[in-house]
Amino acid sequence: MILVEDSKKENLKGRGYLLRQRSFLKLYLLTLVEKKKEYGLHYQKELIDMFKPYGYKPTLSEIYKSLHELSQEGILKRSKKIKGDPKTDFQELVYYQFTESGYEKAKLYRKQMKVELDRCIGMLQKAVQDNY
Amino acid sequence: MILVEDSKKENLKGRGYLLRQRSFLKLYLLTLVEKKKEYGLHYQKELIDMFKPYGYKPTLSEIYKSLHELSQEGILKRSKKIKGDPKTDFQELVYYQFTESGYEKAKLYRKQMKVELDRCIGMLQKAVQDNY
DNA sequence: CAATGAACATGTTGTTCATAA
DNA sequence: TTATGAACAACATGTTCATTG
Repeated sequence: MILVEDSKKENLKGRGYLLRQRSFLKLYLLTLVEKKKEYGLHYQKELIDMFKPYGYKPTLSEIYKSLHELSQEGILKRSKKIKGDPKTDFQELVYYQFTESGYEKAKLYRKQMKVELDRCIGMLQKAVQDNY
Repeated sequence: MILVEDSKKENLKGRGYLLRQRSFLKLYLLTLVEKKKEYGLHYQKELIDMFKPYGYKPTLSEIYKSLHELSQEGILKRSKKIKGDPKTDFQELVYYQFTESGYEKAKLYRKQMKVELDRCIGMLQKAVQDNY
């Protein structure tokens, strides 16, 4: 019980400095999966595109690890399917979607992440005020 | 030449995600040293106090490493002195202050850090917009 | 005990490799 | 080549230890 609580806090806050990349990606992936059931590589391309103005290019490995974590936490579930026309294309991809209980869990995660995001924005804005 | 440029960019941006803690601390330490010549442990206490509302507690080891880096980069210089009354107190502390060329270098560093801070704030605000 | 700094250990992220279709 | 995932390497940060006065 206590361990679960602690690990969750750790997951979000880390060491008290800024948000870890993994948490950041998990938040985005929840939103993207909710919007459209897709597969790992697709989400990476989408995210790189979204963050082009910021020069942030999440690696494929981080995307996969994030999706795997969300699956292990019972928020997302996987389903393997063929991408295009099954007659010409045989590549089996791993699509992600919410589990039944996933929505509730995701809602909680989002809520906690909002607090974290606000905290981080606050810290960075403070840094601008303090140093400029 | 190229190596210097590269290492500086790396120093600031890291991997394209958020600002590394070390860079964040170095920026603050430049400001604190400029305000008052002090020693490592003092700066740690000061920073922990400043960030109390955000729950961020930089470790002593990170403070020292940051100060050492700023010294190696020729921005700060060290001077050993006794803290209180030399008759009763013999603890030798390491105080930091700017070198002659340090001000110019610091100005450049700050300038680059401002860009980085704005980028990070932008990314986090985008995350709020995109996910909430 | 306060202060410094190095050594060591862990955590986090990135790169490379193996496999499959 | 696209896609997945594991193994491995590198980097960033935190904890512990030694030393000094």
